[in-house]
Amino acid sequence: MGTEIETGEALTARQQDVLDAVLRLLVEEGDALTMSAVARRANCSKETLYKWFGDRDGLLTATVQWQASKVRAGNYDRHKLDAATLRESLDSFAATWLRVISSPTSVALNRVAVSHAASAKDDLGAIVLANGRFAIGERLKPLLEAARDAGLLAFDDTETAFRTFFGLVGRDVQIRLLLGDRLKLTAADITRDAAQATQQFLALFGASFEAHPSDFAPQDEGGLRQSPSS
Amino acid sequence: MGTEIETGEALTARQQDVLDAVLRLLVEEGDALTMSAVARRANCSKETLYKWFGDRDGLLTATVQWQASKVRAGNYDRHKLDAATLRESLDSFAATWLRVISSPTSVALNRVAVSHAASAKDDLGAIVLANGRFAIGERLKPLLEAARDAGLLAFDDTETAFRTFFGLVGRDVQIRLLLGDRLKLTAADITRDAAQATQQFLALFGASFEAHPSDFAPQDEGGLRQSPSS
DNA sequence: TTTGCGCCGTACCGTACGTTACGGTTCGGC
DNA sequence: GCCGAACCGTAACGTACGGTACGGCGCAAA
Repeated sequence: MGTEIETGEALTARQQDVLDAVLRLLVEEGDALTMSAVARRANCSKETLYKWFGDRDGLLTATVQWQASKVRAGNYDRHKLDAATLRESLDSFAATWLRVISSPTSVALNRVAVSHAASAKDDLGAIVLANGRFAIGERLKPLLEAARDAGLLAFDDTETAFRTFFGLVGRDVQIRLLLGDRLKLTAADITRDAAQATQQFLALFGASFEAHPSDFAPQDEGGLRQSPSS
Repeated sequence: MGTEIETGEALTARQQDVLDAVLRLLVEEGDALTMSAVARRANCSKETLYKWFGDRDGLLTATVQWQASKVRAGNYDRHKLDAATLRESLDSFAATWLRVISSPTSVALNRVAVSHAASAKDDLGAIVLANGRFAIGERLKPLLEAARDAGLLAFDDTETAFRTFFGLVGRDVQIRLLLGDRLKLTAADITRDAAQATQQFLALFGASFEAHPSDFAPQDEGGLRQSPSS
């Protein structure tokens, strides 16, 4: 208690340096991270760590939030929405997301959060979820709904549509990386996979829509709209 | 070294009881599991644990393998393959997989494996991957290829087609559960989601194919076949 | 009945690490 | 130059846990 960093309180540059050191250590050593190692790497004393962040959990929580605050990407809800910009936005979204989840930093942080989710002493898992899966959901949904309003997409439940997109983009990438599979996504892989996921999503939810006319056949009346949850 | 349980060596009933106790403790307490707690729960001595399993990692490895050996489900590569049986098989596959990944046991084991994947001292992650993601891939691929040979599906790369199916089925379920999200899949949810994933997969990869004629419009020449890589 | 083996329960050891305490140093304000 | 605050580096403490040693007990074989 008495942690100085609670919710978005400004971090000094020095504190940010410390958290960056934690991130680097986390990538290198995983959850085996010790307070001594942090102090050594960050050239600070353990006393300072405890004064600033309370305890080990506080340090990890601050680190997760610090990284989350760096990841915020732009929003995609523009007004002039046609088939091309929709595809482009989805594609960009997918590529950004793939880059995030395949980054060593994301893998390390997700591993720590998963580890801590077992014994629910802190809410690292909730923080990671809120800034990852749910954050992109909230940022993508306006785009999906705008596209539906514009007659470009057809679906009943936005959440369900988003989850499908999420699955098409992520597939097995995140679980494989978390479990230590040597899977390296090159920039070309990400570009290709993002385009493919977008393509597939449009094939499933696109409504009378031709973007690259030769790429896929339009699907009349997008018959895949599912009922929300009966 | 000297671990008695290496690769599928027969476990005595007593040893299986011990591993089941480990599983239960893992579900309850996560990776915070101690050897003393295992001994207490299993009514055995720590000395016995070390004699049988070598060390803590050996115990966890044996537990993961023991659970994996219990999960083996039937194969789905039948010969008489028509649209209805294909859909049925995919649907069954999807439902089985959803049941597995949403089970507390799977969540607990995956958490442990993810934790250990950070510091690669053992290969729990590899074992879980081999018995999870890759095992179902190898079991599903024959079905997919048989369906392609029968003209029911159209795709170039089996692996890519499978990964799409994997994504459509799992979506965000596994990562949310691993991160501690309170997400409960009822039997009805699983049935519905599996059917939806199958439906979507067939819409993407089905070739001139009508299963439920009113459910979705056939897609001529399945234009979504992607090139393997570049 | 005796012998020996395997296992239980428990006490014990060594270590690693979270946490605290403290002396020494830098630095801004006066 | 002096003071106090903040901070560094390190030593020290307490604890939790992996791993080991040992006494006792049940049991199968002789």
